[in-house]
Amino acid sequence: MSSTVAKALTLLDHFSENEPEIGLSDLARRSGLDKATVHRMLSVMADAGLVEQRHDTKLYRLGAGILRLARIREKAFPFASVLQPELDLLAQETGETAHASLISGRALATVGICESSKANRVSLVVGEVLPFHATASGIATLAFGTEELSARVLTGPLDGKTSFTLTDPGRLNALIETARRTGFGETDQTNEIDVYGIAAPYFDKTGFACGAVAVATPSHRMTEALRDKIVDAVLRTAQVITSGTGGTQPAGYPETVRKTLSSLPDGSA
Amino acid sequence: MSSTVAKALTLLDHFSENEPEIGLSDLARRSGLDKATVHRMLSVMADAGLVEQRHDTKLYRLGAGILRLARIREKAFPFASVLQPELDLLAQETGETAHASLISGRALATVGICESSKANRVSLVVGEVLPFHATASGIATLAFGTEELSARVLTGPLDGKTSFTLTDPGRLNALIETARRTGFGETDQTNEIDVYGIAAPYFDKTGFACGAVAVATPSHRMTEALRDKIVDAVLRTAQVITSGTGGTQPAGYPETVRKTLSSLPDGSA
DNA sequence: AACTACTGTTGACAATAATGAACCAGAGGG
DNA sequence: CCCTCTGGTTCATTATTGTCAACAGTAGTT
Repeated sequence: MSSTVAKALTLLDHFSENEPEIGLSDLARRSGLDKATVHRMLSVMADAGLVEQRHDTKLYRLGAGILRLARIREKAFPFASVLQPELDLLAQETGETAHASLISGRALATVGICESSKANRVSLVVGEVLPFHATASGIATLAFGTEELSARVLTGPLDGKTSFTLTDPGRLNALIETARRTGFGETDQTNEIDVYGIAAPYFDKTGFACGAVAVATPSHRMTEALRDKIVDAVLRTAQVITSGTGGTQPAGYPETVRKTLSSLPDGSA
Repeated sequence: MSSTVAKALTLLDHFSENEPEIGLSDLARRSGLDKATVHRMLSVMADAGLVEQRHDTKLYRLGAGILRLARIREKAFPFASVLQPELDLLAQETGETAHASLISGRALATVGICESSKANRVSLVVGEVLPFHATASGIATLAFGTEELSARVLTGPLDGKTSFTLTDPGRLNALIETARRTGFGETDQTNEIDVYGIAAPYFDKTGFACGAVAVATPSHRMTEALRDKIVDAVLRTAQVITSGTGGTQPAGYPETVRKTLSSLPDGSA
């Protein structure tokens, strides 16, 4: 059940902004694999350019081949580039940290960030992978993604990231249903303590969500007014991104949102 | 000698700017692997986010995980970002197409391009991999790279890309030696017909070349004067990139270059 | 200097995971 | 209706892989 390529590729996940270079033994320890195994894997990945080894410290880091592949993808399907300006705008408009992500395997990959200019802000590490079930972006994406995706997530393991994380498939599905009605995902401290997230999905050409744009604020700062402002801005940004990347909204999406939105402040139909 | 991960990763090389989406059977044919094998590999790579499958056409393409990894690398070791402005400047200054590459496994990965504004110009495909032995960038990199790198290239296969390609290790080594003296690499139509290349290496922290910046011009347009101008500009750009990316030039590099350069136009010592 | 505790690297054998031919189901085309 | 594509799946065979041990080099300590 554990293919060797899968094991090799999980090695890449141990590299992060905070830890861009890792030694062989260290990497073996974390991945739970044998030193020799990791060594062989890294060698062939270095050969392919996915990683590279500094010849002085012997440490490994992500390689130049990744940049090359990213350029190819970005040239063929521009996303990060068309996304960033909208993200900057969203952050400025709301005064809070904005970020965007895309479905990447069994999780969300953060592909764009613009941090708030406030001193007290939510700070995100570049390239972090976000679990579907514990983030507003994940909920928003699941709500409007393919049936197969949500099924896979709901049947998979639901790690408790904080004490607020929904680890029960039933309750998680209820939250997804809510998002499906309102048009956006909303979570409070389910992934990290004191972080409140509001996210709206954007769509690919087939009308399924391929990711979400979100605004993250310190939980204690969240008010009814700020929430409404963010929901509005996030939904608008998502729509811009959808059309900007050649996606199409599914039938009835904007209408549903509008209706639900207008009912939010006072609860009237 | 053929590890499964290596085979899996070579699948990624079939994606290009011109062909960003590939079907299963097609990919199996090109890679020479079995359909079932390719399918399994793509499945696990999709799971890791390296590739993704469109649910309508079933075609595969490079995934969002690549963008994520690229962001991590770029955040930790900014290269493409610091490189691009210099590249733009170089292209404008010389009036020809400029590009930059980094060592990526057994080849060079193109990580930056700025095309000439002239109608008749050298056009490059994004994300192309450049063979060391057939490009000016490769020669420049080999000349100032680690001994181990040039040894690996010289003992490896030397495919004839054009009729001008040096496929003999001895003659190739002579060309590298020349570059080691002059400080830059120079090739004429060794990789593509009617393309003349001049490249200068930039260095990492340890003083070894980690890539090269190059200017490519239509061969017939090359003159003595243009050549001198390009050599000068390329060398200067490379130095800027070296220092801009935290690299250090090896002892004696600039001096050697200066001396050789001044001897170029008229041949005096 | 010797000892320790690391590191990255290499080799050999047992065990596991990859392989590839055959097969299924569906979509077009003639 | 047949033929030929496509993506996807199954399963016995076999080769690749994981494991473990030993090796070499380095840094810190006694």
